[in-house]
Amino acid sequence: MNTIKDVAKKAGVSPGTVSKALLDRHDVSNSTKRRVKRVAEEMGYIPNIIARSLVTSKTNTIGLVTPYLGNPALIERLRGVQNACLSNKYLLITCLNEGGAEEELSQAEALIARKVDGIIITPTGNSIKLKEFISRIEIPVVLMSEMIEGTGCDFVGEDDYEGAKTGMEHLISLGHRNIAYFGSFPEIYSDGRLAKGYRDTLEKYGIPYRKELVLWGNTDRDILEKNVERVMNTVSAPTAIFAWSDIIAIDIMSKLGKMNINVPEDVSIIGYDNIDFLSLFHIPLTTVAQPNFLIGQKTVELLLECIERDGENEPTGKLIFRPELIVRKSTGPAKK
Amino acid sequence: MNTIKDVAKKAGVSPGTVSKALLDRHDVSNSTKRRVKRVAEEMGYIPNIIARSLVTSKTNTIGLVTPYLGNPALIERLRGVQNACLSNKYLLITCLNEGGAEEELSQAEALIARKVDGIIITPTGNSIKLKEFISRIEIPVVLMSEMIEGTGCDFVGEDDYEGAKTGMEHLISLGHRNIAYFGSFPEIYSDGRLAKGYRDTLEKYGIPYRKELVLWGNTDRDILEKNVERVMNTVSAPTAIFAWSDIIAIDIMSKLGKMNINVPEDVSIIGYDNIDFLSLFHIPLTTVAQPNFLIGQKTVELLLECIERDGENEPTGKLIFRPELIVRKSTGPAKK
DNA sequence: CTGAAAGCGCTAACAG
DNA sequence: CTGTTAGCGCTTTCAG
Repeated sequence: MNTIKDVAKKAGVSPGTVSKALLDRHDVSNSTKRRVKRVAEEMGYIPNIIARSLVTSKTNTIGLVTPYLGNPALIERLRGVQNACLSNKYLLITCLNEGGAEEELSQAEALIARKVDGIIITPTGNSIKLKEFISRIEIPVVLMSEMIEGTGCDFVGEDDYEGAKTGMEHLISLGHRNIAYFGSFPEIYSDGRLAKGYRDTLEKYGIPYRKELVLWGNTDRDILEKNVERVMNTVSAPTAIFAWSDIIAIDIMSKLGKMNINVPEDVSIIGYDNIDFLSLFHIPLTTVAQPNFLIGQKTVELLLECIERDGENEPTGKLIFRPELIVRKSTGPAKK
Repeated sequence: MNTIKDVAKKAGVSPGTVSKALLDRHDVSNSTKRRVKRVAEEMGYIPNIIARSLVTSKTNTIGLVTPYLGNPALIERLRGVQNACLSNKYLLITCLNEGGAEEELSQAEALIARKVDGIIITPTGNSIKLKEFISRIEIPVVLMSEMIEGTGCDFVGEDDYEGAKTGMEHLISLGHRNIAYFGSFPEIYSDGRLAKGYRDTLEKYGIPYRKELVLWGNTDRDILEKNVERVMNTVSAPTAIFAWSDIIAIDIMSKLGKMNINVPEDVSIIGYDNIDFLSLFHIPLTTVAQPNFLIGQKTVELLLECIERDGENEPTGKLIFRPELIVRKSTGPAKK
């Protein structure tokens, strides 16, 4: 592999000059700049950024710790992140994980060891250890879409509490009173917020909260199917279901289909995420949309701001987007 | 940020000893090892891998250059890659791109500048510049799923020609003779191979190839809709459609639905990828499946082998998986 | 404008 | 077993 020395030798100048020439410093004559650049190009020289960053203590790299992308909404977010990195000339190191504090912690640590300039984390786990670790990280950190309270980190995401309210009010306005909630895990921040919004909205409209209508673990299809069976066989079965994600919503619809229960005639379903091609389903899904791409972009922008001002003053920033209801065909008036 | 010197001072030993202790070298007494590790832990010391790799010329990092994940099949592959990296203690740097040789080249370059130990590329572009660049890369490179001929790189992927044949023979066995092909871009390797398989299989069964039945650009929904309209209005309209991806297939189905054309009674449709939840569609999609997760894993394993043997002997490896036909409800006998 | 020298944080080789 | 030294490839003073 060519180093700066090799280029220097071929160009007949010192390594220091090569460095300056390649970085377009103004204290190098144009003629040497041109010569050095030509030689470097010819040799296929690629500067060793690792070595550079050891002296500049800047890697122009940011890290992302995010759960696996089973959910297309996460991909849109990732796209937004990648897009903003690209236009700001930062390299992105994406660490996918299966969720959980332990893996998240070890990935964040690996990133710090590689001296990324900043980190974006979408935490799905919430151990004390992770929380303390995040609080202590010396480089800028922004949490995206999922939150851990009390870390003092910046945050960019959507208002899930509001999202739940929007969706619930849609159902209630259609006359539904028996509404079930299908979540993943209550420990996941957004899921907790959604569930809270679900409950509070019921209360607001004087509808009693029935805990047997709140079901968890629905990212596993087997569990989901059992949950559907169970809930549809309770004394007063729900006439509407609110799902934590479009994927769960679609799974529920499929299961109801097998049970010969019609959507939306018998049961209304509302999802969360607005996954593009679910609008192509035979019963297009009513859902609550977030500006995922934008969230990804804005997260990076906020992070880069923090990096640029280098921890000088640190006014914690929060950027919270408002979800939007998208009514399609999977919700309708409550069955009498 | 703590350095090895700080730890050394606190532990009352030399930096060299700290390094050895933390790396668990056997020429350090157990007592100092314990002490050093305790002190490091207390200080929250995280070794600077950047600095380490400068001397070891090993980063324990591999890079991935892959197009955006609009297609869930790519995500499965990415999961496989990430999974294998994790179990081999390598960090993965994922570079997503919008496709095209230029971006791919610049991302590969960024990775090399960061001294990754090896690179996985799924090239969708194919400029001479990219090809030459890839050929010259001095670190191990494995191409995944998409190929550029003549680079001498290792390859792990699926046999798309065979995949096309399998799908086509299914349609032909159902009596179809007018079969259309809906692709993305012929420059994309897999798409070209699929189209070739489509054509050759027609020939094999003595069915004339009609170029007006081959349509491109279908990753754009508008173009796709126009293509569907056009092809369904030709003199002898197709009774079956082979799509380059499940996403395209589902878009076609949706469009046909709007045109009041029934699947599979009027037109059979077969996709490619086996995206999990399309099996939940009201007309479950017949498709051709690839072992995506496995492809991701195997790609990493092959790459790590190359890295381990450090370019000693380089028998080019190719690992090609056989696609599998999955018959569901979107294909049926040809309409008379 | 150019070159020489120091040093980023770490490991490896070699003394002791 | 431990410490000292050199050096990975680069940038950045600081002389010239």
